[in-house]
Amino acid sequence: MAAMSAPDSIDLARLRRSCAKCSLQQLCLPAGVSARELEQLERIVQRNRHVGRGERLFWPGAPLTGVFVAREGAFKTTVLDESGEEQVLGFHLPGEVIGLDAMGTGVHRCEAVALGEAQVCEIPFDQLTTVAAQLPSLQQQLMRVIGQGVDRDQDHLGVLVRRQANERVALFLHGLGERLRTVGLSSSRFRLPMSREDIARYLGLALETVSRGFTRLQDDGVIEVTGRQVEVLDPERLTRMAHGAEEERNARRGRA
Amino acid sequence: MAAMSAPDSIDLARLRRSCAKCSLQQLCLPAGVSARELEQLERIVQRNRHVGRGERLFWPGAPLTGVFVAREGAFKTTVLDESGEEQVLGFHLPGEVIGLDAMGTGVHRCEAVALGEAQVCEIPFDQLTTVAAQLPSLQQQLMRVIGQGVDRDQDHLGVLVRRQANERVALFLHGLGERLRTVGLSSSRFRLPMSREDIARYLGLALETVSRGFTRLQDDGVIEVTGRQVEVLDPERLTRMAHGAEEERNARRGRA
DNA sequence: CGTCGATTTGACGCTGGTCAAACCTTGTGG
DNA sequence: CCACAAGGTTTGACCAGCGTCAAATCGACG
Repeated sequence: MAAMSAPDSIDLARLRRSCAKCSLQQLCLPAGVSARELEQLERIVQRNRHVGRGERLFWPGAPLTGVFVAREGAFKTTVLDESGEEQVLGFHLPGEVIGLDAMGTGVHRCEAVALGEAQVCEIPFDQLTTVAAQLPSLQQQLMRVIGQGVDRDQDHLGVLVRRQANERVALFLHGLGERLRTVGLSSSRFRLPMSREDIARYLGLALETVSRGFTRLQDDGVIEVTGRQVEVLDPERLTRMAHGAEEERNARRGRA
Repeated sequence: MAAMSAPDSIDLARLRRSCAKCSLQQLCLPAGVSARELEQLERIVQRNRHVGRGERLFWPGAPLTGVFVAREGAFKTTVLDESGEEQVLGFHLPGEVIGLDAMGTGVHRCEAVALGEAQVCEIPFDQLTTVAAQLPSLQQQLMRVIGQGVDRDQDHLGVLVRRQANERVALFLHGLGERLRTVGLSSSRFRLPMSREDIARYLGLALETVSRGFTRLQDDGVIEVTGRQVEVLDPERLTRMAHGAEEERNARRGRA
């Protein structure tokens, strides 16, 4: 597919583990960037750094050094509100960019924590902008990635404004499944990387309410849950519930 | 209505009404951009287009043609959820950029509506990126503006996760005041550009709950409301309530 | 001055937050 | 390999905050 070009000296071993060979390539920053340009990008990427469970990539007040891409494992980004409660802003799966929250001020306002053992690639931000300024397609891709982040935030908003707790839970599971699929994992059988508490803090609900939501979905035969292991039995119904077709679950009262 | 662009010759009269002379300059895209570079930016800006009450700048599905900056008046951006309910994503005051939601896909996902008579400047997006690629400081400023938009979305999230309805209302009023101040208006005496319903759909509450929140704040002597006219009597108390110091309002129950 | 929409106020019931306790899962050490 | 401990998760009971329906009042604009 991509023609190989051999400009200067290329370390073959390194290339093998490179962005060009990365299974996430089409989801990650390099998507749509030509092979020639990709090489420039590769020079500044620090690949596959290991991150232990609970380890932080950055924290509030830390200066923006670089953007991270989850390579393996999952992350959450959180802020502490003034009463000291943790609020979960988002979850980040492989291929998703983390750290752009500092673009506005140059300083991070949230913290990013690994939910389990994970690996990330890091791209120094100043170098990224420098390189991007010279490579239109990378520039454009950078914009796209930023835009996707905004889209995700807005989806999150959409979930929070939706009042019914069970709808939020259904929407969360559905959305997670969709995202897992794009990473090449099963969307119908997976292990949640985050705790009920994390989910609750993401959905703006009490932990117990999330748990009850899961139980309810199970009782209705839509999913099967054992702790963090989830199996989606009726994907269609889950989709419908996530998209607001509530009357299907039980015709309790009509809605406009 | 749309002025013909004459890129080569520079009209002095036009310059007078230019970004360089604009009172919003320091809040808008040109902030931090040098005079020389500003001139380049000016060539592509279409300034001071009038927008009538209820008129839309763009709508879901419309291709990204340009970014808008509110010059005068206020806007709201909204999406329709699958049950046809309007959800308010944000309000936009003078100096704030509108339309970057389409960066991810090139297509707008929300619509932007003028809340009253308004004026906007428009910058064709492709030309903006072209020019920005050549002007590092503009490039950086663009990033900053985008980042600020993300920050605002996250603040919005912060409001929605906060469960107490009255806290949301207080936070909303406080935040609006702060933003009005940065535009050079009074933060203690203003007229709301949006309806209670818009506020409700922004805060994820019922319209009546918002109204009751206002009434409650008034009964407590924090503000004075008459329709859309608001006067903040006790800014400190409002700030404290917005920041979660709820026990001050009435010591009903202790909170952790 | 009248009409229409926006806002306020009231009454009522359900959803979901809170407190509490039981249960299950995972990891550790014997 | 099993026992124990420590979180994580589920379930139950209770009730208050807020959504819903309804009606009155207010304010803006013709």
